[in-house]
Formats: sequence, C-alpha cells, structure tokens
Amino acid sequence: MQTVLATSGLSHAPNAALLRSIPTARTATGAPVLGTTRVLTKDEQIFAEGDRAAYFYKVVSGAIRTSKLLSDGRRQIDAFHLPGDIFGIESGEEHRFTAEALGTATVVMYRRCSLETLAASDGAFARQIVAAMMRSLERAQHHMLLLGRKSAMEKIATFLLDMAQRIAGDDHVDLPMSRTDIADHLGLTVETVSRSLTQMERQGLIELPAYRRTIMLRNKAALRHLDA
Amino acid sequence: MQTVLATSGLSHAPNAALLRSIPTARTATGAPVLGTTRVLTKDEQIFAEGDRAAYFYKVVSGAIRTSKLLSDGRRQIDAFHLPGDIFGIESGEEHRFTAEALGTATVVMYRRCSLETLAASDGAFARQIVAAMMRSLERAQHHMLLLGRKSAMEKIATFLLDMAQRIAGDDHVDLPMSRTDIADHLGLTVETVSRSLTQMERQGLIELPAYRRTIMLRNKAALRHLDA
DNA sequence: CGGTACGTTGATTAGAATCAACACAAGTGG
DNA sequence: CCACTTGTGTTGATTCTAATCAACGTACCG
Repeated sequence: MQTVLATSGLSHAPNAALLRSIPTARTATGAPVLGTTRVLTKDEQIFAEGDRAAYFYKVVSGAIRTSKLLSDGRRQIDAFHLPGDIFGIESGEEHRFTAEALGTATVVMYRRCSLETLAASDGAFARQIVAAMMRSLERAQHHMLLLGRKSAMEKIATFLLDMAQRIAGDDHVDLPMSRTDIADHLGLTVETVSRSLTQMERQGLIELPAYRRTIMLRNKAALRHLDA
Repeated sequence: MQTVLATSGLSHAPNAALLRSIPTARTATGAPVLGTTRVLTKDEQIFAEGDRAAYFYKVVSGAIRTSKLLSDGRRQIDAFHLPGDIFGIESGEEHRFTAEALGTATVVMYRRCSLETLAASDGAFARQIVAAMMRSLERAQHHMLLLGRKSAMEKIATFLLDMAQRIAGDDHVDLPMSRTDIADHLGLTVETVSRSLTQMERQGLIELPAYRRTIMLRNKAALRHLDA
C-alpha cells in the first residue's frame, strides 16, 4: 500500500501566510493523508487558468467557482463546488480553470500526484480521486445538455432543483452565489436570470424574500416539469 | 500486476451475431487485453441511455456519436469519437448516453470494470482508462465554454479547427457527420449551421465542394481568430 | 448618511429559431 | 435507363427568445 501525502512545503504554495499545516484526512484504511488548510475571503483567487497545477483541493466550508474566460471577457463558470467536493485535478501541467471563493471559504490543498501514480496506487485515496473525476465528468456532461438545448426558464429550474438538492434546504435554497455567477454558469445574462426568477415568482413556482439569495421553492413538481 | 480481460461471453453481448471474438489490444507491458470487435452500420445503436453498462468501447474505424435526449426530443451530442477514442465508461450501473455509429464503423468492446478495480489495479490498461476519462472531462469542460458563451460563427469555427486537427487533413476536413449532427453538437439548428458555413464561404474562410461533407479550410488564421 | 454592490425592470435590438420551400444527389424499382 | 422517392442540405421570410442598453431600487457597509 502506498500512501499519498501532501508535503508541508509552504515555499511552493501561493499566499504562504494564509496557510496552516493541519492533517485533515485519513484514508479508509487509516493511512494518514496530509493536507494544508487554506482560508479564503470573498472573490479570493485560489489558482488561475494557466497556473502550474501543483495542488488539487477539497472544499471544507463555503463555496468555490471554477471558470474559464474568452479573450474578450465572456466567462463560463463550469461548476460550483460545495463542501466535500474536490476540484483542480489536472492531467497536464497547468490548471485549465480559474478558481475563486464565492464568499468566505475553507479548502484543503493536496499536493498533486500524477495520473500514473494515481492509477498505479491502490489506496482508498486514489479511489476517491478517480471517483471525484468521474463525478465532475458526469456533471459536465449533464450540464452540456442544459447549455446546448434548454431555454432560460428550463435552465433556471434545473439549476434551482440541483442546488436545493445539494444544499439540502428542503423547501428553500440559500444560494452562495450572485445572479451574475448564476448567469455565467447557465449561459445567460444577469437580466435574463433576474427576469426568469421574477416570472417564476409570479407563476407561484418560487418565492423571493427580501434577502435575494434565499429562494423558497413553492412548487417543486412544476419546477421538475420545467426541468424536462 | 493484474491483467484486465474482456471475457468471451457472447451470451451477455447484444447482437451476438455481429460479434467476433478477437484479441485486439495489448497493454504497454505486453499483458494481453482481450476485446470483442463489433462492426456497425450507419446509425446503428451501440447502447442506449439507461442500458446496463456491461462494456465500454474503443473506436477502431469510423466514428461514433454519444448523445442525450430531452423528453421532447431535443438532442445534445456530447462528443464525436474517432479511431483510438474510448467511450462508454460509467461509474454507475447505467449508460448515461446513447451511442450510435455515424457511418460504417468498427469498435472493440471491453468488459466493464468497476472504478474500484480500476483505481486499485496497477496495470497500464488502468492508466489508459483513467487518462481517457480525464480527456473526456477536458473536452466536456472546453465544450461548455463553447455552448454557453460562443456565437454561431464562433462555434462553427471552433468545431472546424478541432475536427481538422483530429482528422488530420491539413487544409481540409472530411466530416463523418451530417449537418444535423453538427447542429446537435454545437447547440444550434441545421439551418444556422448551413447559413454559417455559407457565410464563411462568402468570406473566403472556407470552401464548400459539391460533396458537402468535405470542407476546405482556406483561411485558418481567420478561423482561429473567430475561435476567440 | 451617503456610497457602492447587487438586483430588478423597461425599451429596444440582434441573433438564432422556426416555418416553409426548394435544390440536389443517391438510390430504387419499374 | 429513367421517373420517382428519399434523405440531406440550402435558402428565404418571419417570429421569438434572450441580449443589449439604460434607468432605477434596495440592501449592505464603512
């Protein structure tokens, strides 16, 4: 059995001042997997598209967005990562996304290991990484259907149901992201997101309290129907 | 070292008559990996969304499309698979796509192995599978940017350059798929694909011979510029 | 108490979808 | 071999969805 460790080499890490070296995970078999905890503030960047991929990350608290930019600034957020989610795994040398915190957040960073090491190692940790990769793939593929073929209302409905399930408020969602982030995730503009939400409220599907990041789901069946 | 085999159990395979049991691959270390070759005709289905995922596949010749359907028939083609590409890997019990041949095609099928087995095994074959998964993920993530944020012309330009690179005609592409397939891959309609191609021809970016599946790339630099 | 994000709403435009017709090549069968 | 069908691709007219441009609310923060 081979153990995968994150070294405590702070000299290689960005923003070393923010790092504390804390063992945070264990494999199923009990072998220690060391990670370094990093605390982030709103909009703080964890890594940028093109950075050397020395680490990958796991969300402990808060939420992270990973995104790509077009040369003229158009942005596509490929995913929002919630506690427990792993992000930043790369096969090449570089990160292909920018990762930023949506608000205050905590992540654990693990020293990156090569695909070869990963496939060859027989630890529970390796299994976890491969599973995370597969989950990312499934989400990405599912999201392509949304981006390519769904209308604005359908996109929003799908998004709300998905977030409700992941954030686990039964009849409401406390969104960790702005309308702009939602728009850039769904391939829409802020205005269209806002209008769609307003329309859903008028139709009684949802309710929008004064605190706009909370959304009450009033008619999940109808939302699921829109979800197609 | 553990060897991953596809058994010759034809009784479990669909369309057993079409199958011939042929060893077709070898791991880098020389250990035999048995696969079963399957020959397909135009539009023949390899597996459907929801089918039990007993095998995964590698394209030998021809091309394959994998797609998802919305309840009302809208279709999203997530990827075209060319010779050498692996498709149909699943972590769950079911295929999440439908796979069909674009024209006459040959694939090798491998008995599916669990993610656990995969991550735990140390063979070159396992590495290959993980690498294929990673490549799918990268393609999917790249495609999300296209679907969410690019205009019709940009989508077509990106698509043509990508296909040109994969099919390796230096200044032309022999597309294996119909305009409808292209549309369903790029999140457009057939009409828009056709109009965009015509417009590119008028602008001297490409040339469309009588055989409409061949496209001559006349100004790659301009196409790349559109690609953004 | 402003000031500054962020969010909503309104008016208009633009880009792609839709609806409809036609062109063209490849088969098919008489 | 030729009419005829069929599948595929193109083009045109029109509609419609979402983007854009612009203004205004509202909540939060120093």
